Amino acid sequence: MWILDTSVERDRVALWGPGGAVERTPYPPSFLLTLSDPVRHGNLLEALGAEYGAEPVTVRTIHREQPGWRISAGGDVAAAVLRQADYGAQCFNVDVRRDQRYLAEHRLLPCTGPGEERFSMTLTQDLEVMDLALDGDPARSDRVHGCTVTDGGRTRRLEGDEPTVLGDLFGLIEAVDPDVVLFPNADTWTERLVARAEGYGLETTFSRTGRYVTLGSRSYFSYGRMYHRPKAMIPAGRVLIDTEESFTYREGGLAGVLVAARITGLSPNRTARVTPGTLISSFEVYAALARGIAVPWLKADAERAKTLAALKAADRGGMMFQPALGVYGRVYQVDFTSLYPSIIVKHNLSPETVEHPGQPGFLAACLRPLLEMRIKTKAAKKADPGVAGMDSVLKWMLVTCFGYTGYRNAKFGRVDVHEAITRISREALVSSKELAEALGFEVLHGITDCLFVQGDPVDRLKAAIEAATGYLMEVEAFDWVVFLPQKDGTGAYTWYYGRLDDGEVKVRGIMARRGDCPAYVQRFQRDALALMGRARSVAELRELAPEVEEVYRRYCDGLATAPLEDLEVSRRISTVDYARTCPERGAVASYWRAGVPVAPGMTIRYVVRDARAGLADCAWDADHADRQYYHRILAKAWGEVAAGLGRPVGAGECAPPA
DNA sequence: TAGTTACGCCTCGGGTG
DNA sequence: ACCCGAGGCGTAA
Repeated sequence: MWILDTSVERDRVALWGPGGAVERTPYPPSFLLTLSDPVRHGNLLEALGAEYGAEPVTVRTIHREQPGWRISAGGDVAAAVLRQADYGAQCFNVDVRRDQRYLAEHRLLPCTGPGEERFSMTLTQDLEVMDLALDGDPARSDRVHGCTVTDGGRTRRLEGDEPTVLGDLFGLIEAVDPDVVLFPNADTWTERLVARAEGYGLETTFSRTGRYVTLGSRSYFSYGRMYHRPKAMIPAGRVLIDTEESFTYREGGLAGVLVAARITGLSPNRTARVTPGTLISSFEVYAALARGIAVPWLKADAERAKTLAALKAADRGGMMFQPALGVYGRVYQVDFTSLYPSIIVKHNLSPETVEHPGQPGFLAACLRPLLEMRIKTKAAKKADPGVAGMDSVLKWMLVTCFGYTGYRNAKFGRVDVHEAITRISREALVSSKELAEALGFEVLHGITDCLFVQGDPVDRLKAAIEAATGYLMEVEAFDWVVFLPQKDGTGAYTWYYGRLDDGEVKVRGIMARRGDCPAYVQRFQRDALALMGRARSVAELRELAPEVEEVYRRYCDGLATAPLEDLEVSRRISTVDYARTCPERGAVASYWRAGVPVAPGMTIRYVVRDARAGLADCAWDADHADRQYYHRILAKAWGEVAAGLGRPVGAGECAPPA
């Protein structure tokens, strides 16, 4: 059966096919246990055996094989065992999704048909897909009065009072019986729709069983930053994707979600609701389970004791060369392709090979096919745009897999591996720079895995670096590129833009790239850069200066009457309890007044009413804007543009609105 | 259920002159 | 009036 969805129902795992076909198999929870001193813990073992069943087995980890037991119980018992054994015990396969484990142990994969491989990029199964959009703002709890439903090329409007619309909608879903529902803000809406429907005596039909698994909303802190995951209700048997919130969907579309589910072994419903970090982690977990390797729980070897000084000295990040600021004609950017994962594979890096370099490394072995698949999708997407989504998801998984090796809770991570990767990458970048200079190229800039160079022929440089390092490269050619200055007047590491030889203007770091930049300012900068993109040389760029300046003047004049929705700022907040006056504080207060709950890590949308006083209104209630505040942002965006026109600082400046 | 480091800007508000 | 640390948030890779 082509597996569309998987779910766990008490002691069973359910596998769902398209059209609602379902197979249920008993698969009660169990975990593996090893004891450092079985004699000392004889009583514990006896009690476990009597209560749940303890079957002697060999437990294989990436490090070793050792005798252990399979305990037929769940995570609560595992936690109790660890407490009682005074941490002389180790448990495995505890926090692994039971449906994923079932699939791995039976060599099954979601979204995969007969003859299709785990790393195949084709999707053969036809799925019934429904697009659903509800009228109104999900953040507010207004009644639902209408929605638009599209399926099989047919679009319908459902309208009326709430019971009518919901009754029609759930009836329609039942009648059409789609395999996939694409629904913007689904996870915000669903909880409320389920509650309302219940009040009207209606059955919700998102789930093919009528039941949902609820993921609670959470705020969590990770390395200096708050994150927030909204509450979600996951249906069974049908894939419901929140097209607004889902990272995997936004990056990869439906094809990206389905292929990511295939290679991670997670159900598409989960795949659509997790971060790329969880995707790569799940990918590794599936690979381990499929090889019969036990997945550690509460692992102890992530970080060996180290002095702070030693940590500081060893755990450095990527290499950066500070760029010479200014405008340059004919520049090549040469990038290593998936450098960090390539290093892992080439150097056989893995937690267990740090001490035993000779043996095959688990991490390297399980990443190799993923890396090979990425090389294929990257090549294929040019001819087949349908592959672009898959390629994007793979790219993110590979980017994230490096960070994951240094993550303290990673199942197959280890700080030494993290350090080895960054050390090798720094060596690769430095030696590439030296090689480029030896070949007569001028190196303008370098960041982690890429160099900006001037000189010719670049193909010769590419071939030389590839031969010397063993890592593949890609080249982009800029007709001109601008490295922007930072406050102190030196070159900024991560702010640049330029025109590629295909006419596209590539932009990094500047206002137009920032998620918190108001649409009005973003549009100004994009308009200006699009205009500059017509220039094929630095000289032509200079000639465009008056025209570009005119664009800025137009946007300055227009600011006084710009619609408020174009002035919306959207930012992720780290707290709801601010120590200082700032717009975020005002925005949180206005959300509170509107009765919309906010939590740390959430992204909020607001219009600044009075920056100095720290006043801001939630986006949908705003009726006034601090135009001077927005002028400052616009002027900053202009400064970035003007730097590319060779304008002196402050040139072409417009007066702020009164 | 949870990737990392390097690096920057803007603003507030207390300290100093 | 000015300096400067800290708070808060963002980007690139």
